[in-house]
Amino acid sequence: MGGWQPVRRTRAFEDVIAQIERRIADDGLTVGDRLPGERQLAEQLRVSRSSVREAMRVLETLGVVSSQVGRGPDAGACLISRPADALSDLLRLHLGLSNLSLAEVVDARLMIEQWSAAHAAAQGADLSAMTAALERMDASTTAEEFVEHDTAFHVAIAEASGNRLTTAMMLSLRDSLRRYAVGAVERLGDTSGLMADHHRIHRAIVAGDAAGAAAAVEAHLLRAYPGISRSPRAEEEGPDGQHGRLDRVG
Amino acid sequence: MGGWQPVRRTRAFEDVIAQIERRIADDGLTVGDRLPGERQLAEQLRVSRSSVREAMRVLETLGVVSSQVGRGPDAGACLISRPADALSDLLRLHLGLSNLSLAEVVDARLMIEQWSAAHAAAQGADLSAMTAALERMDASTTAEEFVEHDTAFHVAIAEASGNRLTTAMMLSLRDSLRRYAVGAVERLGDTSGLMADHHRIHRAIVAGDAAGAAAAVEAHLLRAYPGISRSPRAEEEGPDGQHGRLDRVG
DNA sequence: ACCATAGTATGGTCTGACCATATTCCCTCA
DNA sequence: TGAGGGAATATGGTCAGACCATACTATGGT
Repeated sequence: MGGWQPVRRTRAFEDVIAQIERRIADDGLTVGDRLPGERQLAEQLRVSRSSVREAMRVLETLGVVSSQVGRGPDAGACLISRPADALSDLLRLHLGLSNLSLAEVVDARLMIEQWSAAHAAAQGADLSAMTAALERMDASTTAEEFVEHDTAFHVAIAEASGNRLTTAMMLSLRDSLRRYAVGAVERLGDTSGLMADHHRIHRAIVAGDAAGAAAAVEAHLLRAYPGISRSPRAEEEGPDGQHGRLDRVG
Repeated sequence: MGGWQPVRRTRAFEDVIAQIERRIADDGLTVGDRLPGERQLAEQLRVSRSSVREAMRVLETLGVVSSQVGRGPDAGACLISRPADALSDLLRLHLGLSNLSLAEVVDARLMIEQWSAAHAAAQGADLSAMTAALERMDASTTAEEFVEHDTAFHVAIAEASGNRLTTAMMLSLRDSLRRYAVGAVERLGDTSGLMADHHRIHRAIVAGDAAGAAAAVEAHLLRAYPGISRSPRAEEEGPDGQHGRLDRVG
């Protein structure tokens, strides 16, 4: 007698999520639309308010709903779309669990940033945000301040690529690496090398030189995180394809 | 009278998460370790069990804890690390909200897959999983079956890159695109072109040809998703850097 | 017309109970 | 002595009901 299937009870809050997701798909709900109140939802779905609340916590964690207390048109649960927040939490926790190494995160950042810079160069996007961030970086006095505008510069590159998914990934990767970035800047002491990299990246993007932008990004990250692997696409630099690991992280 | 700060009460479940995260960092908790029971945790943290449960739902959503009912050494909450599951939920929901386009997801997949293939080629990883998936694809009879082994092939490429973060991204991207992949295979009817691409990718990786592997991946995705943008790194193909969009998605 | 107050709907929190599940313990019986 | 089977128990899952803080809304008095 085959055909057995694991019991796999679906929990109440999972049903709630599934039904909300189904209404998003069927009714075409989108960002800005509001969900019924927790009590009303509980009654309609025949579950307890606790289960509705657990579903809300999940959806909030995934960056698709936001809840406001009080009363009025702005109160209650509202559909949003903030994938970067969820990604940041994800990376932070898995880094803390030591199940992702800093080298893997930096490698991923290099991948995304090269791709973004190349795309931004190839399609001539709006570069005012990048330029403004460059100027603010020059005027910075502390490492924290520098890193803040440095982040803005690199995020501007990601946004210039026109892809919201890779931009969200970039945002959350930067967020996870912020503490290391500050340490790296303080360790270097002098930011002139980093700024030279930035201007080289900026020039390449302005000139529409995709390959040059990618190369500049790689040189920049290599300076900020010495010991990290190179992109194997740059095969002219040699056959050494060893997957490098950070030798200094603090 | 300045110095006011927004009230921003932190909710109870957020405190619970913060304290669990702090214990992960301080006590060096890692995958496989167990958390106290919900009742015990509630008592220790002086919050209600509901708040502890909401925190658990969040951590479960982020792929860092897993709960088992019953009694014994396997019961209770256990630390895990499954970022891919969380990423899949994230992509699925944000795609449903129409706040991410299919083109953005496919672009991101092209980025990760080119990077993975290039890395895999450059560092000569274990290729048995890729080879096995290729053989199974050849033996497939239905589109679903083909896509299943096709996924295994592409995930094997990601794993061969040696980066768990990009592998998790690849897994979740494939998961989100599964329905479209099946449709694309059925639309094409003939899978010989796709298989030729696969063998070309495989040959390039085996030969350690990073640039060739990246080019083969791009050609493959271009065939599977016609109308998607090319990588601007391939500048020898022409100055057209237009960010292409899918013209057929069903 | 304006402002203060009561009303009310919202999410946030807590308590306590009960259920289903799965292990552990221990007693009974062969 | 061993094995089988039920009771005890600890776990997460669910529910009901209450109370609080918040923030808008309606009402009434000035």
